[in-house]
Amino acid sequence: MHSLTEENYLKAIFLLSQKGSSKITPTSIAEQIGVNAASVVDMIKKLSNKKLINYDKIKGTKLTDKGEKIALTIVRNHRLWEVFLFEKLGYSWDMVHDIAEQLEHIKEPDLANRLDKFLNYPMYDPHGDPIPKSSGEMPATVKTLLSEITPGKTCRVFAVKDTSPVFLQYLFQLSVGIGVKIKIIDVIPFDGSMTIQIGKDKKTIVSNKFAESLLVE
Amino acid sequence: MHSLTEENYLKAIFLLSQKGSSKITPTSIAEQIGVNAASVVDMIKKLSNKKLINYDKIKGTKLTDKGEKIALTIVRNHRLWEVFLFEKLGYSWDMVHDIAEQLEHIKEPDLANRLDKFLNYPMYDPHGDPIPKSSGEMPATVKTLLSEITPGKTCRVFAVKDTSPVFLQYLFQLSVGIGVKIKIIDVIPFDGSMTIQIGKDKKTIVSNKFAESLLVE
DNA sequence: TATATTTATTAGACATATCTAATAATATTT
DNA sequence: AAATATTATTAGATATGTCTAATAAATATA
Repeated sequence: MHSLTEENYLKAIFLLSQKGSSKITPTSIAEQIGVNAASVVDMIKKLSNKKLINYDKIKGTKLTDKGEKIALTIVRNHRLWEVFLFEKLGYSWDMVHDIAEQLEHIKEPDLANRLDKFLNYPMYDPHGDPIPKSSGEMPATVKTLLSEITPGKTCRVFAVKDTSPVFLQYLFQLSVGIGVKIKIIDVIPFDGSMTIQIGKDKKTIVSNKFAESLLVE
Repeated sequence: MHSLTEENYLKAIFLLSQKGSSKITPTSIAEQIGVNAASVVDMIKKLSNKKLINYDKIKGTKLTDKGEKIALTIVRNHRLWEVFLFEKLGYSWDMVHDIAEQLEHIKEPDLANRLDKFLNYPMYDPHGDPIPKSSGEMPATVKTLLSEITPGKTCRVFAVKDTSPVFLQYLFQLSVGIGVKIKIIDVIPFDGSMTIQIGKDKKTIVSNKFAESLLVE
């Protein structure tokens, strides 16, 4: 079995490679985790022996299939717990991460799947990061928020970041669903609220909170 | 700060004293936790230095106020998480304990209170054990289940162990609430289902699952 | 290319928590 | 009370994961 610490290293390597780091070195891992590079070198040896990573001085560190599977599980746990903390317990975006750092290591094979179902199969966590499926499949990383669209432009609803009943109900009321076109008419600089056109002609004003809860493409 | 291990020792001492053990010795703690007695002796020194327990060779081990406060927090966390796992994620009684053993150590000051609110302030965990309040107050340990009452006897509803909406709705439908008198008319040995009389004259048949979800006195 | 700088690695120490085996202290029997 | 059995304690070893300081290797710069 693998320890909590090992899981954190695997997750760090995974997140660095997701970020697009060309070469994952002891130093970059040390920075990501917040430990000394000497400690990383030790752990690299250990994880290599366990066939969870491959380390090449030139190519850097890469997860093996086995290692990636574990990393995906941890990331899945993390992001599902974030959704739980945000939607069910009312924690704010900035608070959920640190608590999920702890919760992600709970060891119980079916927990993530039950949580997933309970949360109504969210695709993104409260930060808009994609939640890996139990199969390991990753939803596309589309992190454009409605709030980021320039006035005048039109976009299409891709996903909801918030799957709370109140938000879903509000969306229903506005006839906003996946695939619906939204045109940004105007943005108020003061509080980020927007005048938007939903579909062909329905015009309405929505808050910045709303605009930050919708992922668009 | 205190470590996960320290928390487990404090919890073990707390649970042993709740059980009514007259003298809490290194050996009894070792059995409770599942470690060697030599390890316990080491930890007793450590916890004594931290003023979390008092150790007297004759009187045994006792939690200080500070130690008891921590133990109560852990037990509260544990039992609230058990309710969550049972009611929200559909885990069975026998599974919730081991998962809650891990969840109880999540460090976030307000988490228990938020969970408590989310779960609708349950008084008992799925095993019928009382959940300490955030103040440290303990609901009375009344663990008599309706299913344990002998036919012919009358009892009074004390608490609901299950606070899920479906159960509460069922109770409402049957006009069963706190304080209502229930008389056991008959029990079917095959599956433990019961014929009961609710209040003055309403007779009905309830399942064993129902009878194990109601705490009575 | 030689020098300077950054990065990687090794060696040794430390903290935590555990164990086994040996010894000391209590309790329990006979 | 003496012998026996049970507990408690100490000493020393082990595993995990961290650190600092010193050295080796690689990269960048003059």
